[in-house]
Amino acid sequence: MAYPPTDAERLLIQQSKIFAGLSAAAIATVLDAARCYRVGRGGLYFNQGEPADAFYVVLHGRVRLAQLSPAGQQIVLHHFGPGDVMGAIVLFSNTVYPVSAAALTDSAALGWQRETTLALMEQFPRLAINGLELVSIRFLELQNRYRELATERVERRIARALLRLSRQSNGHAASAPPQIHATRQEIAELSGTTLYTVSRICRGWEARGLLETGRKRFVILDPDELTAVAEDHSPATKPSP
Amino acid sequence: MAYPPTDAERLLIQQSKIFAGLSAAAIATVLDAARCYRVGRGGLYFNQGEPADAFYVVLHGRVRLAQLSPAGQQIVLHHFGPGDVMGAIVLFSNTVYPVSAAALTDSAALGWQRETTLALMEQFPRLAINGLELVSIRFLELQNRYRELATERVERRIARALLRLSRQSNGHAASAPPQIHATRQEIAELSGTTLYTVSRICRGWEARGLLETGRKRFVILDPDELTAVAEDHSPATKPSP
DNA sequence: GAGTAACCTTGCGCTGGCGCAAAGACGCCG
DNA sequence: CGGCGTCTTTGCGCCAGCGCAAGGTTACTC
Repeated sequence: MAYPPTDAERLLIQQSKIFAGLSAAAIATVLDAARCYRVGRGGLYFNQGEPADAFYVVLHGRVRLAQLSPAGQQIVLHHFGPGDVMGAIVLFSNTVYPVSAAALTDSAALGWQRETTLALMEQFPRLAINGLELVSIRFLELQNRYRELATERVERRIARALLRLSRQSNGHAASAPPQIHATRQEIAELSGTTLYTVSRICRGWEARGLLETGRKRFVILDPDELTAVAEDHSPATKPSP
Repeated sequence: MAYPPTDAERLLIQQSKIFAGLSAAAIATVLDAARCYRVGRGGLYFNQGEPADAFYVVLHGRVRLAQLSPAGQQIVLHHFGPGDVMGAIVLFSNTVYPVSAAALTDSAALGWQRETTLALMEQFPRLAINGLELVSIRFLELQNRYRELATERVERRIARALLRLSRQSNGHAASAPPQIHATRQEIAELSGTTLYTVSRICRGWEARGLLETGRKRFVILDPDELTAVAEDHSPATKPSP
């Protein structure tokens, strides 16, 4: 499954934020140390509990980062797309992956081994600084989700999860209608609730014309109104339909 | 409030993890670029919403990192003690502090400005790598708390909050009885619940002899039993296969 | 030592959201 | 086309935890 990246793949990845500010020569050196991994839909880059020995930059496809609680409940922590760095955090702090990274679609990623990474960062400090920046951004995202979970009602969390997903799914390409391909269960895991509640609430929104739902499908018809649900901090709730 | 660190302060801080693996000369250079800040009980190192321009390493005292939700609810994200790095995350990702750092006791910390920090990291890559490690550890902690909040019942979360605090308060010095100095409200903010629930549950534990409580005071009498409450994953909702 | 402010406890009613169960709806495959 | 597996909807019961309100305690100040 692992082999040196092709020239096309090297080209594709050079704009990743992790390489910002590095010279072309430096990037070439770093890329030379990488191997390319292809993982089909449903496959794993790494599994919770395995020793953490590498980090990856996604080339294409979507990858879901999830954690299994001791009691067996799954929570989804993040979705990765092209250019995103995954597995970097654990590389510097732990010996075992605390999460699993599963491909949602056929996908490919470049990977670096831990020792290689450390040596490269000593050689190109900029790489470490960029890494710090990326980890920090992820940290703040998580912090916000933590706050949401602690203080916001379910309805709002689901709205945010949908908006986040729609932003991710069509890679910043506007004009396309924001389609989301996910089950109720997946939305529930993303927003910290249950599939029943997701179903009920989305049904309500559908009745109000905010959303169109189907099997494994969500289409946001009125992004503004949904954003209002997600952001508005007034206590009013309307369970009339 | 800001002045160059004294020699005693410089000595005190050299063991901080952020300096691991750096030569004495390198540490001296880094320390030369720092300023020392003293903040009395209740004072702020930085306030949510202010532009983020510096990061700190705590010399002594305790500092609470908290966030105010748009609706005005406060959640406590972290407690810092001597040697801990604070404010580093936002320095690399944002322009505004998303949290406030308030001194719980009289305290002091060394601080570095953003530009200075970046330059030092370019000069001493090890500094960036250490930073990455520290941020990563914080990240995993937060991830765990997120999972707890999403999947665990209140009782368990309170137990964990108390255990965490007791571990922090007596800096790894054993033998001392694990005393915690905090209000019900603070415990509630740490575990994502309300002061009423904290009061009721701790009362229950007191009756069972696990805990001794008082005004702004918690003493863990039976750490093992409390850990059992925090860890035991058998009953309640999901029967594992 | 009396006043006061902050902190803690507890009764009570209420509801958001969970989760089972059962019945649809959709899509796929032979 | 019919059967099957997966996904979705919805009725219903239920309870953990919230939050007010009222009263009790502790510690600090003058």
